[in-house]
Amino acid sequence: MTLSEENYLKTIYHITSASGEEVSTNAIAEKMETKASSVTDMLKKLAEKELVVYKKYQGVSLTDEGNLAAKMIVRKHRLWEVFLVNKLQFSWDEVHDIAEQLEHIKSEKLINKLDDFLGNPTEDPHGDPIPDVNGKIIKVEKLLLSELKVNQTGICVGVKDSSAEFLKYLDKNKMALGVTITVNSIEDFDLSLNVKVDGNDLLISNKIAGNLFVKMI
Amino acid sequence: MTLSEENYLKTIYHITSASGEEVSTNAIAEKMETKASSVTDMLKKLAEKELVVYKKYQGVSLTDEGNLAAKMIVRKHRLWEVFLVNKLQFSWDEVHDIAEQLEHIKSEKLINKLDDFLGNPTEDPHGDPIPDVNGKIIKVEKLLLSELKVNQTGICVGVKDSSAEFLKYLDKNKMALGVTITVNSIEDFDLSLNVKVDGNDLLISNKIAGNLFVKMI
DNA sequence: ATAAAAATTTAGACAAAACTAAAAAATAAA
DNA sequence: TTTATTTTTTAGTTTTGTCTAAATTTTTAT
Repeated sequence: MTLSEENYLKTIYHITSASGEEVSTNAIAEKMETKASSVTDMLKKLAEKELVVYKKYQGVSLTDEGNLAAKMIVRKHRLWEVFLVNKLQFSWDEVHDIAEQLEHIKSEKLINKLDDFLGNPTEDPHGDPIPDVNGKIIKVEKLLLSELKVNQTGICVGVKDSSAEFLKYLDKNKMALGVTITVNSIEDFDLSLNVKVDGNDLLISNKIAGNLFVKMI
Repeated sequence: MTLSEENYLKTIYHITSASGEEVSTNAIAEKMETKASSVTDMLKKLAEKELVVYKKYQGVSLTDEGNLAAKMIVRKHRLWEVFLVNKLQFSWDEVHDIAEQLEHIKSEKLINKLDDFLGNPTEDPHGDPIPDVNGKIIKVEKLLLSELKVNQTGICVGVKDSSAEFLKYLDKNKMALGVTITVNSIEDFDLSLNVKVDGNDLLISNKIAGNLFVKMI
């Protein structure tokens, strides 16, 4: 499988696992910052290899084989992110681009040894689940901080947006995976939240709250 | 720099650092298992980028910039090999192909953090020197086991041929970096050697001895 | 229901990196 | 020194993945 094919599969996987439906050509083109015509070409190629089900003008979805292949790429990406953060002391906002390269290294043995070396983690530094060697994913019950009601408390278990900008904002405000967040109040006007993060009061926008996953306690 | 460009630079580096002279088109083609015409194309491209000095029909050599670039690739290759062997418990005959992929990952920060994580090693698992962040290489005084005379003793510090076959042969015969080797006798007929390896007698061919580096003590 | 707009595909072109076959230059041999 | 051989380069293709522009299909709006 070529680098380009892997990137397409991964993109289709990420879009479908969010929505569940068929993915449109344009959705793929937008996410990959490429042209729709290029996407069409690649979809034909992937369909030929039976990695996706593709019908002209109807969108695309992954076959079982394509789904597993995509999961293996995601597995590699997330394991390498754990390596970068836990072993090489990168911060969580620096690892995405490097993992984007490392995820294409081809060696079953390497990734399984890396998995063991890291202690078989089930989540990456952003709280996203790491598929195991068979593609199995442990789903953690979680909801968005913006879904909490006043006086409810949760533990931060992940981020929806894992862009460097958002992650740096969180660092700056002492938010990280594992912190305890309580909703003190919600402003009617803009739905901004007054929260307590590990004991300290903080005012955050609804947009911020909509990108933080918490587990209720 | 593309993957292909990096591979050409590395090959030119390896050939020149052995011989010192200009490298011929054919020599590159042979080492890379490609056609001479492909090499010519690439040499023009590398010359255009001032990474090599290339004159038609006259062979090629690296510019200072090309030499440094090549060393950085070698640095990455060897550091990743150390990682694979020391941290992931790969054996020394398994790491070459994986390092061949990892050496192309682009991130200064990654490789320098990896260097620190590994304790700034100066040699890879085969005894080859690892260029530092500036490209500086620590040369170790070493000679081939086949150059030793009867009754001389050395410590094994490297291999010339690092193919999996040779390395497995060494494993099988309990030879590894660090073992002490004494030449008991040399057979006139075929120049095979009767040696003592960490106390045990062993008969090895001249070809084997010609691929083992030792440091005299 | 038909026209307008948006999405998608097709057709044709391009760049990178490889190849084959033929031409040209350099080297070796007679 | 001329011929033969080897090495190297050139010219022309191929494949992969991309692009633009035009054509087609689907969706939306009137």
